[in-house]
Amino acid sequence: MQQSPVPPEPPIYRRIADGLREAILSGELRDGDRLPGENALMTEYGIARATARQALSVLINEGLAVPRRGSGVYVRQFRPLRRHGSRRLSQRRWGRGQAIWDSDTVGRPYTVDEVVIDKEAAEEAVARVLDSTEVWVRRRRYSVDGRPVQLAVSHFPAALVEDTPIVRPDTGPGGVYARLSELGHTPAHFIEEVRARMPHPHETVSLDLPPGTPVIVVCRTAYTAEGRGVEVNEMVLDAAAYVLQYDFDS
Amino acid sequence: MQQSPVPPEPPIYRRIADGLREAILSGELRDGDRLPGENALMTEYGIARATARQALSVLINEGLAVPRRGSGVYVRQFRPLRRHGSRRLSQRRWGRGQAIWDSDTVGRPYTVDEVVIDKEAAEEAVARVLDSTEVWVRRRRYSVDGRPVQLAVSHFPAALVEDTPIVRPDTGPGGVYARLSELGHTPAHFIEEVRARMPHPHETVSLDLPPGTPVIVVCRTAYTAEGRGVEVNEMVLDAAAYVLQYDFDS
DNA sequence: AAGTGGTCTAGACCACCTT
DNA sequence: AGGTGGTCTAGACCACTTC
Repeated sequence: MQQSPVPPEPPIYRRIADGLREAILSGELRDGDRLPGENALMTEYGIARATARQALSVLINEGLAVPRRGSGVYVRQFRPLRRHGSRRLSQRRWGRGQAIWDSDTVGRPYTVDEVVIDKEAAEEAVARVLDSTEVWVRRRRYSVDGRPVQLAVSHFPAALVEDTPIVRPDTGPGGVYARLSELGHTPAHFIEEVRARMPHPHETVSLDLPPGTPVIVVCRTAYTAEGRGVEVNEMVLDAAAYVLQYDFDS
Repeated sequence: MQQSPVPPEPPIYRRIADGLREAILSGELRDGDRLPGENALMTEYGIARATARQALSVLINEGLAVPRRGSGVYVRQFRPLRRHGSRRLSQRRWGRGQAIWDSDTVGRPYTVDEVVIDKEAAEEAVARVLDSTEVWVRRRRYSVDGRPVQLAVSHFPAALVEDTPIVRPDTGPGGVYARLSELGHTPAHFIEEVRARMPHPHETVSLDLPPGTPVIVVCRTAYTAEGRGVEVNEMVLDAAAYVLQYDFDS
């Protein structure tokens, strides 16, 4: 027999979290607003400290709130940058205001640091695509408004870029794609693979991610018109800092 | 004066979590393997139960482990489906094996359920793009191998689709795009906006997401050749179930 | 100095799964 | 029946922020 489903009461910490989430999503609590703290929840609901913490940890792990030591727990905002994938493809603008989601202006100035360049043995998948067991690797970090937003690791076939500006910190005007062009290997086709996951510890540190923030991982492979793979670039983005946009025709 | 940075010992629960994560990422612990449970950690490290739980909760919130009541905590696997964005654009295949990341075969059979169709007032951004304050909305859920992987909500300008198969559960062969074509509004241009975040509670339930799993949100807008917006489709994907792929030329 | 979140202990009762 | 994770209490000490 199917038992008449008696809806079990959610545990206290969950009901509290639900209430606070509702307040956040409905806009009752806004951007930098302060949530009731542990002590407030303890007295208001007559619960132990650990239970109040558990309720707040739900919202923190959902990325809706950020704890600040010695101060309180605050509502987190979402105001992303816009990253264009296949933009050049469609210079025309379709429709009126085609973007659905809010985002900050494109083309904000960014800075690059933590540049590290190495010659390494290629991972299997990279070796396959670049048709080279040895690769030069460029690692760097991008920041906008002093806030780190992206880690990037580019791989090039070693034989292709040896003794070129591509293996030096400053790649010159136009960047690595301009240099590849001068070498007779103009990137013509791109594949971007996109996934999302929770960050690894070094990413949490390097991107200064609060708990509950996923990362978007974009793996971009560049091919010449002849179909030769010339770059594999893996980017790790703060998911709270980005909206990706891809434009294409049917 | 800058104090010589004495690296503070991480708390116990963090060191334990780090060790387990290392074992998982290095492959020492594999797909469905069982992690040491709360009792095991308590005796091994001589800690209280809450501390052992805290260590495990780190991995669970990172999406690396899944708890099973009455059984144990297990390593979680990542074996995604591949979703193609601008595939048709480039029928040609560049290079040898162009995919970097592992993924299951494309074109796996899927099922659709929880279909709900409604006429609603459009949200502001949707109304702007579709140039209509009233919209017909198709909600549904996609599953692969009986596992829910995607929620989708499509919006159409009300006047455009009134009394057509688009507002009925079965849209017929070719789906809504074929029907739009027959109405003289063939989708020709697409914009996809992609972001990632932690799931809302109803998404957690509907997609049966374990803790620590982000969702990928894809908002796809379809335009006719004349630049008229004819569909806004917001998809919420289990991030552990998908890799998105976009192909394009420079 | 007072308040806040961060870590940790030592218990308790419960629901669930495995054996 | 015994082990597992899920929830909760009632304390404790600490580091940090704000006043």
